[in-house]
Amino acid sequence: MSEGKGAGATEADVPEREPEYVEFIRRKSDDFAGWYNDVVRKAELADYTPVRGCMVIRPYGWALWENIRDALDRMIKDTGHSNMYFPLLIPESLLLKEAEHVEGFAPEVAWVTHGGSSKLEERLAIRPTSETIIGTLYRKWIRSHRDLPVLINQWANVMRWEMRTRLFLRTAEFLWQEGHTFHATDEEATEEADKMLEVYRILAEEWLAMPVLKGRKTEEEKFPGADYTMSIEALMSDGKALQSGTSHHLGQNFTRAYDITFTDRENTRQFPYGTSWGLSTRIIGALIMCHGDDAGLIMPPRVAPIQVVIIPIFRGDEQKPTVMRAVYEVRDALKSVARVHVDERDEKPGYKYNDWELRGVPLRIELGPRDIEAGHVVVVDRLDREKHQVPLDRLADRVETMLTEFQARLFDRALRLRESFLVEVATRDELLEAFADGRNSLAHGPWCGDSACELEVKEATRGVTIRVLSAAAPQGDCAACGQTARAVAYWARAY
RNA sequence: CGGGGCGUAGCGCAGCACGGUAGCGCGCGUCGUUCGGGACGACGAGGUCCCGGGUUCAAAUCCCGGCGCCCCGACCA
Repeated sequence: MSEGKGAGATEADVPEREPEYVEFIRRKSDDFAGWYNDVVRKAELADYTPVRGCMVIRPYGWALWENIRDALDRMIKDTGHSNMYFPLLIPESLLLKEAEHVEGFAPEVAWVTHGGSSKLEERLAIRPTSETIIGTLYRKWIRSHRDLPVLINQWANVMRWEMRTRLFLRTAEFLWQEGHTFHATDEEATEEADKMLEVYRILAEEWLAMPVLKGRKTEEEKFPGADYTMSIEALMSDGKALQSGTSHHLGQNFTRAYDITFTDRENTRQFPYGTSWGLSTRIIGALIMCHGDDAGLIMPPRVAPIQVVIIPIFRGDEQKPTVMRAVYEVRDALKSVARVHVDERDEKPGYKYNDWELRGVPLRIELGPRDIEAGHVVVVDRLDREKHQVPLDRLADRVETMLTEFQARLFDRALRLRESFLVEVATRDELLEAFADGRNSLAHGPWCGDSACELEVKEATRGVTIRVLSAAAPQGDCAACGQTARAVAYWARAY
């Protein structure tokens, strides 16, 4: 390539090896938030709309969401849950029954106050989550221990009137699934909450190639109305954590509040134990910030809308028919092993290379007269941009293998990145040092379990919180305050 | 809700201190040459200068009042 456009490099510091891509988006290292925005919009995943805090998910972004959704939906069904659908609007009186829940969600509820031109007698909340309406309905349907467990899930949109919104990460309206279950015993509910958190881990790690920390949240960070909350937390490539899925053990809090009871085998009335768990379109934000680089997105093959893009290369109209014939043959040969797309746009190849890199397509196939002559194609890897000449007769096998390996390499890369942020801390100095001068780290160390201590750290570090408690057994004293440790915590700044 | 910034062509911006023909880059359209890492030339289309009021012969520019968006905090999947 000739001069890097927009690279801003001066003669003095021209690197030995110029990047093989051209920059059309802000650099990740210069401006992470700007980079994120550019990627989302220029890769055409989503865009802003005239509606405050609400985004439009464009076809490429939607295809990604569908792949994620389908993978998760399969797992939810395979673990015995059924999908169903509840109303979008929740009467205020229903919402008010669980005190802690109301207090937690009240500030961000949007209300419907009018029907047509007449004012409603009771205003209706646009669901911020559905525990309340589901509780109300299951009160009618749960009678006996024979009705339990109830294992249901809903795919829906919800609305939370957030102060500050960001594409995918925090929008006023977002899409998610919310699972809701009722069980005869505490142990069963515990098992359910654990099981679904594990499903989220599998989705994140095995489908999205995104390593996550799994664990309990602190009292400060738990879901309003839950006995306790667990989450998976992914570390973004700027070192900040992102809560990417949550699973709550609701105890009997909601069943008591909504007066849901069943008669057990001994003919005594009991309150069932509940769980709820959710994963939203936010996970797409996680995927972008976890894997993306200066050239744009990097899609994990298992959920990539397009896994292989074919770029036909020809000079003039006389070469076109031959090349296109070869291109279609390659496409057809790959159909059974990959989601393939042929880029037939009337643009130069270089334009297309950059465009598909921005969109994060794992493998690109370049196919021109020289390749047809030689009986191979050029396969280019999005992660390292290595070009491989692959003979046509081995292409399908090779592509299949490369996609599998790509998925694994992407995970390893993300894991190494996370490890580079990991700091073991035993003392307050070490903890504060890990976040000194706005630095991002993933600090791991003993903690006393005291909310006041967590809040004090948050204050002292301008925003560092405990993301999850790890399963490790605590030893020694709290790294933050020096009291006896009762847990082991991961601290980080979070989105 | 507190602090900061910004609203001018689809996008990014200049113009505004000092009022007087609305500009630049990218993108877009047509044609030609190009085509293996974002090509080039020629011609062209595209504007309630966020909205409302005021001052003035004259407002993108000055004054008053709104609205919207972005960023940083607090809150949150």
